[in-house]
Amino acid sequence: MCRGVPLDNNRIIASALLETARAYEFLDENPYKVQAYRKAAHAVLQLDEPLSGVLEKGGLSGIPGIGKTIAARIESWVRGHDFSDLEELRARIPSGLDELLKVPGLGMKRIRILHEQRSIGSVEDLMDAVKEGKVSGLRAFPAKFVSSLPRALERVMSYRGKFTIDLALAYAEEIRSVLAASGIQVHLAGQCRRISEIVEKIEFLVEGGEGEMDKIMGLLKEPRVEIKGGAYEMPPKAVRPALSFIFVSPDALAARLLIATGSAGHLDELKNIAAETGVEIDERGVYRKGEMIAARDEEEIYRLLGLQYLPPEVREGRDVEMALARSHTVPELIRREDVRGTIHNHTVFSDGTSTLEEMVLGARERGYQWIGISDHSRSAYYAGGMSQDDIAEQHREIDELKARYRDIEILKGIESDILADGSLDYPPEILERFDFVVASIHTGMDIDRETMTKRIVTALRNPFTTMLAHPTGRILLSREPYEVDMDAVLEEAFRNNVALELNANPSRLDIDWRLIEPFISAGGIIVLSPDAHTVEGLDDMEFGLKLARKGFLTAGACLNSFGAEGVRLFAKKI
DNA sequence: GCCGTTTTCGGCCCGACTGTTTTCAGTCG
Repeated sequence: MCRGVPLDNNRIIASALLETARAYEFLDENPYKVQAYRKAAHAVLQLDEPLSGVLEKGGLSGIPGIGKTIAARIESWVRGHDFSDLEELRARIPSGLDELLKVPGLGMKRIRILHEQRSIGSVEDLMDAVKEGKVSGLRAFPAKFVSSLPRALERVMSYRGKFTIDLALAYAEEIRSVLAASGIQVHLAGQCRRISEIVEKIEFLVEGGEGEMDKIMGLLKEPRVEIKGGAYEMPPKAVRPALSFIFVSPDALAARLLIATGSAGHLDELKNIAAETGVEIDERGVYRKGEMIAARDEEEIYRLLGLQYLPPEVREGRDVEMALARSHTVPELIRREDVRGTIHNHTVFSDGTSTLEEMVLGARERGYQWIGISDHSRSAYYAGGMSQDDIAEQHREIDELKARYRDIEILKGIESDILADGSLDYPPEILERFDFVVASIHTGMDIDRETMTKRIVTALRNPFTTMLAHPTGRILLSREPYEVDMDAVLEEAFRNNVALELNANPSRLDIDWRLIEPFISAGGIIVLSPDAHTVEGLDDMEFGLKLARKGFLTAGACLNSFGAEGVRLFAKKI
């Protein structure tokens, strides 16, 4: 697992701890031991320095959640590069365990039954067994569930080789820095540069000759390379997408970058426009009447075509981007400095792990003028939802903090579950105590489109609803969005002055960026939320911003650019 | 396996939902 490209150390160790937890769970070990490994993984991910550094400074004993046993294991992984204990565990579990766990409805117990009674150890095994009728009749496998399996299995297989943008970008940055340290300059292109929420390939342009490829393979310790369409490609692995390297001369860099970044649709459009203007763009450079034009950068190429510059993240080939570029009306997209505050954050009052004060200080450190606190409501038992007493206590604590920290505003909020009938799970006399109300669905997602649409529309019409969080419930590469008429949701949100969330958690990125531009064009307001459960979680805002830009979000249509008082007024529908 | 301590053991989140369970098992969040 640690061979190949050196991924960020802590990420590798956390993933090894999680793998250990899964293996112990499969092997039916003490569930609290399993939980301990999960907690330790979580603790490692929260560190703000590499484990090697922590070890240097005297060890892991101070980290809550890491005791003697796990500390010793981590030390042998980090210092000794010795993963033999994990490899022994791996040999005792089915090879396809991780993928099987991604199948909705398949938990560890069912997987164990499949393994013990039918020798099923992978998604392929299970597919074959279902087709041959070998799963029907097994204990804990009701007919309806079995009949849903083929589709679910196909979906899981379709996730192979795909990664969310956060992991892809982290990996790309690792590679870039490893290569840069040896004097090899690379430029990120393709899906990563375009900020696709799902990445199948990390593409680099490399300045220099193809002779560098041996050096790159040596540095990345990756022997397998195939040549496809002029690019050197390394196939995907469990921890990263496929990699691609294209070698390019300085003259052709701008044209190559343009070609390697835009979607096929965007490039087709550019070529059509180029043909109209007598310009030719290909891998060698930019030409007019056969004469090469030395385009310094992409801006110059767009200018040559009579277009306004389009930043990489919007080059998707949609009608809207080309119309804006042709008419030179591309708006100023939202930037980090436009974000004055962050809404929808959790604390230890529900399922967050940072205290109220830590979250407030975290927001202040990040330069925010205000922070909204919205812990889970009472029906969210699974997340330690707040009772009425909890709410009163939290409000007292917020008032104390407000008195102590004058340079940041704290907004009192709640993440209130949308119940089956579309009502929020507190009555008006409680909801009115908050500065804002986040409405969201956490249960009962498997209902038909019409019922779900009605349920959400009812919540949007509730006068206390300020924003709808994670509007489609999707978890990228894991859970499909629920069935819902998004046109109706957009329409109703706009009519009731409810902001739609772009959840900035890189596994959600929900609402889909494709819906942002039509929504704000109609006058709707988007809100970017990290949905932070820890102080570090606040940093997910970065991914919200990236995807918001992709959806043509402007500061004016984004609640985060409002001042605290503006947010209060928005919530009061004034 | 970790933690806390009334300190070396006992507790660690748990209710809703689904299916076919006639009293519960498994999954989910």
